[in-house]
Amino acid sequence: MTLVQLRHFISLAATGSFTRSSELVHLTQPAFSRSIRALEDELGQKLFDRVGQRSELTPYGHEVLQRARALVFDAEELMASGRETGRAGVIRLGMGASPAAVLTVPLLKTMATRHPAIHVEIARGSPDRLLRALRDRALDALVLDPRTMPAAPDLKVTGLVHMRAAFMCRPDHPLTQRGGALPFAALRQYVMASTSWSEEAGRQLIEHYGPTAHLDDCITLRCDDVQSLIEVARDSDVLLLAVRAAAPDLAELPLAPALETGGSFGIVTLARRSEATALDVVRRLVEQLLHD
Amino acid sequence: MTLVQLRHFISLAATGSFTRSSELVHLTQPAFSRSIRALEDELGQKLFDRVGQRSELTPYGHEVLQRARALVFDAEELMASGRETGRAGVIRLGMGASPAAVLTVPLLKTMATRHPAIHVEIARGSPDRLLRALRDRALDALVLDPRTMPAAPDLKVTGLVHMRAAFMCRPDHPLTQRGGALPFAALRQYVMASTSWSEEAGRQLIEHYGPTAHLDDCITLRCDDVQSLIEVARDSDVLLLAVRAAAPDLAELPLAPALETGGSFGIVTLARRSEATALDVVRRLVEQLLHD
DNA sequence: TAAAAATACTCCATAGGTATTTTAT
DNA sequence: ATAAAATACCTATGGAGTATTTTTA
Repeated sequence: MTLVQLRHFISLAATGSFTRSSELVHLTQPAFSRSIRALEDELGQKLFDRVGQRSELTPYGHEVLQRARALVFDAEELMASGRETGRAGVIRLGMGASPAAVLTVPLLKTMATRHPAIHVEIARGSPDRLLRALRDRALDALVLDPRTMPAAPDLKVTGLVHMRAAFMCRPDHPLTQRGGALPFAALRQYVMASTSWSEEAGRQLIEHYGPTAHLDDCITLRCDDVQSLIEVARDSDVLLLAVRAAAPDLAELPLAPALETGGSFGIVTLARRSEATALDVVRRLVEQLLHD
Repeated sequence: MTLVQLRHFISLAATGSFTRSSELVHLTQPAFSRSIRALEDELGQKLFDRVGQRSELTPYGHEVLQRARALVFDAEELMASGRETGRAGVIRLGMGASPAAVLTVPLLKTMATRHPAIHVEIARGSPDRLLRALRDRALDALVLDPRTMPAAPDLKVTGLVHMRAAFMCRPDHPLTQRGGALPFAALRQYVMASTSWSEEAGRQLIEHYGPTAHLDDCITLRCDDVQSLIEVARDSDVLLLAVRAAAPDLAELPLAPALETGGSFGIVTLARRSEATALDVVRRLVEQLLHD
């Protein structure tokens, strides 16, 4: 049984004429006849009653017609799936804490409106957990700071975007009352919170503000979920070190010298593995959203 | 795209090895390789990442796998449908009034328990309405008295069974008080009810009981639904002329001379048309039920 | 270097075409 | 008598085999 035979069968059921259908499927009448015959032989049942001029479905043929229609329809849908690639399918994204804070909501919104045919799944977690999921093919791509994970030859990073970080606090925080830039020491009087931060960024901090700025010492509250930290900062005197765009509601603390570190976010996929077809769309979207 | 290619694809997705799968589907490795390649070419997307030893599904390949599995499963179910013919499918039966009264309930019960895979639809109606439905292919077969319909060359009658008819009344009817056989005139004092009766049966009545036994004159209540007539007879003095087995609760009136007419029921199908595959089962069942 | 997959080629089975017969109206 | 489907026979394309090369772990 072949899909071609089923298409012939469906056509004959529609026209009731071997000759007419043979033309419709661009075959000679004998070839068409044999195609139908072959299907009937394989099924072991007559599909049509050859009653002179017209050929009519047998009751069994009627049953087969239902299934054949469904089968051919599904097959054609499958063949079409190759062409409409990127505008449909599933994309399973893993997100680091900072990108998740900035991206999750606008990404989901945009995908829902502009690409409703693409199913999006977003998983959060620590870089190593996400990485394991990526290698197990449980995720198609990650959005995170590549510096927070060990470099590996089986990974590929694309669409790198830099985002400025800042120390932030609630708008009516005591530190905001002082005019002008603050020394780093002024900040150290308060409890500091942050997500995991790359070693490279940590080194920059020490270069700028001296050994007392070592992250492990400064950061009292460490949590992978930026949203939670933001809430804490909003309701207390806690200072938050994070990507500026992640918490637009908080006030930014001006430092002297200015903080020059930041988050570097990219899309991480497995090298030498094909990309999820919908990933192009997501990549463009991520670059656009992170630039804004 | 062919079903064979999809089967190859499914196998490769399972084993991850061209060589191993080529053996499983009884093909040489190059032939198998080409089959996969052809599918990838037609879909316009890679399905596997050839990563050295192992071949792994691309994200797109993963999507295709779901659909391919469903497709091949459906196709195999369709191919199997030819073999399990008679034990599955749909049978749409039309029934005359008398056969319906005797058959409907036991037929449905037996089909439900012994052939749960066969969908049964039963339609009642007058012979000419059923006949029209049969010719329109809205029904697969009729069970009725062939004498109630005009003989036609496009019809075929099989499984003819004769069922004795009788005049019946409620058990405590005045007529049952008299001992012994009754003359036909005794019956004529009461209102008589019946379904449509064949002309042949009517002639027999006149032969036995004289011109006063003409059906059109005797039968005051005529209705296609025997069940309704039985209820009427049960609650009144009305006499019912019907197949004896249709109303076992009613008392039979002994006549002198004895009533020798009856119903002759057969399965009517279109000649030169294939039968519904499940009709064999139904035919055997009908013969058995009508004999009991 | 050893395995697995891809290429290159050859061949044949089968789907399709042409000519004709059979069947049914 | 005519139109339609089946049959007989022939052809050719595409799928399958063998031998070999390329790739990668």
